[in-house]
Amino acid sequence: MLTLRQLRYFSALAATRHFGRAAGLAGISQPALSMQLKEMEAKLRGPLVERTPTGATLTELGRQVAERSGRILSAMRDLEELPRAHGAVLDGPLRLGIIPSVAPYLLPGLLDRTEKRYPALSLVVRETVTATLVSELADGSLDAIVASLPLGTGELAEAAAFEDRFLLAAPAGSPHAATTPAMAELIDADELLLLEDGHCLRDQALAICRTIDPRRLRSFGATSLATLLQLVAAGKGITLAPELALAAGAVSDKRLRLVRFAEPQPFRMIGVAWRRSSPRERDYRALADLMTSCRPTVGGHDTPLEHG
Amino acid sequence: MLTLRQLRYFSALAATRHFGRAAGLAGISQPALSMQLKEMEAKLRGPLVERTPTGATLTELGRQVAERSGRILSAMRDLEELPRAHGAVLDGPLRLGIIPSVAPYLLPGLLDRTEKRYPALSLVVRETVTATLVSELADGSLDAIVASLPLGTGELAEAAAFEDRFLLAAPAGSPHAATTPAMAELIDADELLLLEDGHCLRDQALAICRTIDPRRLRSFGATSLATLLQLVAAGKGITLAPELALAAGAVSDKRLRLVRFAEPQPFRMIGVAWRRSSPRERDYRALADLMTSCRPTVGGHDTPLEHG
DNA sequence: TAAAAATACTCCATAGGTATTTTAT
DNA sequence: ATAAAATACCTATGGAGTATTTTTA
Repeated sequence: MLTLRQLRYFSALAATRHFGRAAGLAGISQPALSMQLKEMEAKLRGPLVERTPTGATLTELGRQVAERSGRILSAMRDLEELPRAHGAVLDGPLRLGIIPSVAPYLLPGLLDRTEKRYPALSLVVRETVTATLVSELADGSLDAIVASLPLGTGELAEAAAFEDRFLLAAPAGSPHAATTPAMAELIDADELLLLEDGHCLRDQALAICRTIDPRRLRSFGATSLATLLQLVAAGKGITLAPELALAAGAVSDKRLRLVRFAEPQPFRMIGVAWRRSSPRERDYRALADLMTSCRPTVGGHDTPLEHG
Repeated sequence: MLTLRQLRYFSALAATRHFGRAAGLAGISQPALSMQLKEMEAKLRGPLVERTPTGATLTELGRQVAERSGRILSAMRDLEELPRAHGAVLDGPLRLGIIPSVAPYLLPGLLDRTEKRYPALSLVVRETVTATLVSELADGSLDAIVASLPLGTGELAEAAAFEDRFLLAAPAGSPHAATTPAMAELIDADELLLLEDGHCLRDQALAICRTIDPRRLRSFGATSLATLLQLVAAGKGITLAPELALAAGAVSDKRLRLVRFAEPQPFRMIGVAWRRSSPRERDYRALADLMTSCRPTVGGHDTPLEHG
């Protein structure tokens, strides 16, 4: 049978694509790694890597084996973490990933509360787009992630924390600023400003503006919501912004108008996701609860909201 | 780190609840197993079994570890099966589980077709209720199962094969036999006959008869659909029967009337499910396709259907 | 007192290390 | 000519077996 040792070495090789460096990463000598890989290839009846003079590249079989190896090793680490589940809630280190359109607005409040209520918790936070977070979660580099749900992969367990409504952000002078409630059908492809590709916010905005042909969009893609709102304030276009970002008080620009949509207001569901094999479900649910209670809000949920 | 060897031995112990027999199952001596278990308990910082003079019983931690161990070992076996995925479709041994309300009606046709189209396939079939099938699938005793979807567990991947509509089966003389289309609201708790607990058909029938209080049901629970229909024919009550079972021609009893419901007709989705980690997705989807094409049907789907 | 599990002790298979050769550009 | 990976060979760790002791109902 294949051994865990072989999986670990191969994971290192898949990461480095170099026998020598992989051996170093695994803490063994290069020949030892070569031998184990050779056995693995014999058992799997096919080459996992193509040997080149500069290192190695994965074969198709190799890619599949690498993916599965990662999952199995994660499940193994999760199994070893089981004793922790019998201890206190939110105790010890927890590596949390957060999407960029949530992190800056949610994190301050979240850190405040965790420090107060769970002083034993030591959060390590990483911020990137959903796709990266999901793969880092799968390979065990992260314990949990905060993102827009559902993630579409049945591999992960999820706990919803709160609905984050979208508002239309338009320059004070524009016709959009005067139309209440906002209407998605009135938005034109050439005035809509969006985050760059890969940000879920971009896809969500496009889903709301069903009438817009994505190919007709202006090529500009901002890297942060703050940038996007600055551009809107400067009269360069309009955008859909989540309430979460607006409530943080970051926006007090007189040149900006925020208009609610009619009920049912479009929203995204923000929550926590984790590997099903992780034994810390209790922790992640506690985290989601904490997020529910510390979400910054703009007045009442139904209050018409206008600046200036 | 925990080793696969330890997981295997512990799985054997969890299955047998006896050190000696577990050792036999694992093909090693009893002391060898004791030693490995001891190390495991040290690494997991807690006892996995309670030692009794007659053997061993799992602790709570032990149960959780056993479940995870099973999954990891399954994933490992699936990884080793990867080379097969690069071979022909539906080739080699395949252990298939089927629910009792489908097996007798679908299997004959399915076996015919697989023998013709995939002669290299060697099917081993097992018939039980969904819950058992799902756990046997999880621990690797089965490769795939045929059941009513969705299964509610995100752990499994699924492929739908066909809709199986429900019809009302009533004795020829009863008022129900004369009411077309059938109406779920007219069904009384004390006349409804159902399969015993554990059969998904029972739950599905109850879901359709929303107005019925399950506590008011007659305590009788049949073990097979054939029995149930015999009872109905004998005037002992009525039931909801899936079209699949009726189309097989098993029912030609003059005393039985089958009445369709109004559109949208209630139905259950029959399909195939498998461990996401299994590399034979192609096979399972081919199987689902085959099922779609070999489902026995009663005339046209919309034909009002009446016997006698 | 009997059945079950733990301990003691020995052996060997296998993974790992170092030194060296082969390979490919 | 050089960097990378494979091979050769030796060593040692740890898992397994047999024999025996301890435990508890």
